[in-house]
Amino acid sequence: MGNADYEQLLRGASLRVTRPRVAVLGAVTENAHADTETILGAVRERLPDVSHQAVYDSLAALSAAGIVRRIQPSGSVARYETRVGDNHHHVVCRSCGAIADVDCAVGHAPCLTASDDNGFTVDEAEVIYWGTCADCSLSQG
Amino acid sequence: MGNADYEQLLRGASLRVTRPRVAVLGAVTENAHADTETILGAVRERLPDVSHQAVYDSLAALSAAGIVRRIQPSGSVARYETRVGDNHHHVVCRSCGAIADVDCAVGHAPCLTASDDNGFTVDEAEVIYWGTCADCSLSQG
DNA sequence: CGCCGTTTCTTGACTCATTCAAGAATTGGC
DNA sequence: GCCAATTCTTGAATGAGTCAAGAAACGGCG
Repeated sequence: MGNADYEQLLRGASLRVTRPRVAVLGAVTENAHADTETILGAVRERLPDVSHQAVYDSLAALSAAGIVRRIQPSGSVARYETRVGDNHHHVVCRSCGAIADVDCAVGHAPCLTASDDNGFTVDEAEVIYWGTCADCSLSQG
Repeated sequence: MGNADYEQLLRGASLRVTRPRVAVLGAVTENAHADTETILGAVRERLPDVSHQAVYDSLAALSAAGIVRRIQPSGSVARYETRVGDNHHHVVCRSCGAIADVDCAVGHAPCLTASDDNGFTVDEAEVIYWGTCADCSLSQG
């Protein structure tokens, strides 16, 4: 994806096209599941003088617009990805915190259908699988 | 549940029985989904001079032993509950952060079966439903 | 093309849940 | 009861994230 595509995405969401936002979108695209600090570093390769606040603001704006997804497993800082709207889930390593994507094996899982529960109106189901990644499995025997 | 039951639980998990731990276990049992500050308050009704550190330590020990479960939806502080091992899930209100339990409608959902993915060995699936609680639905129209 | 109101960015201070550390007190096996 | 190991108290530190005020950039409009 080039910057033109990112600009398109922003305009399509009625967001102003600013250099920090384009850079953040690029950084998140190229660093799936990266935390804010990593994204900040990647953004500064494109735009050396952005403030961390601009990155936080951009991530919040992009999240609110549904262009990026914010994920935050227990015990982890916030992480972001651009793969949205395809109902995929995540596996998280208990040992090192690594995250990988998992496509939902079943097209639509019965358990995940939006419904009313306890008076709540549910609009999204988020699934996190907890386990151990290959590297940690090996190093721990 | 009385303190004797809590002590039993602790001994059963090979944990030392200390007054802070018994009080924390009682506080978590009576305050499902409470955050640490609420738990600290509830613990101090039983044991006025506990340090916050003792509560953190106890919660960590109880979590590690599987007696309490720590949950932490994005944007929320850590919360705890004693209902463990029955594969229930949570609905979280996007507006006010309220949490309620949801029993898995389907006995065992196909999508949630532990398996190997991306080299990960999965041992648990955690589901969080996001939506709006009844109160917030009303007050927001 | 240049102006203007609005949104966004910069700078810098601040919050607060959680963690760390050192020494004192408890626990439970003997 | 006594002792070693664990846990608790006290108090300071960490660090992701937020807040606030003023400067700059965006983009619609004439």
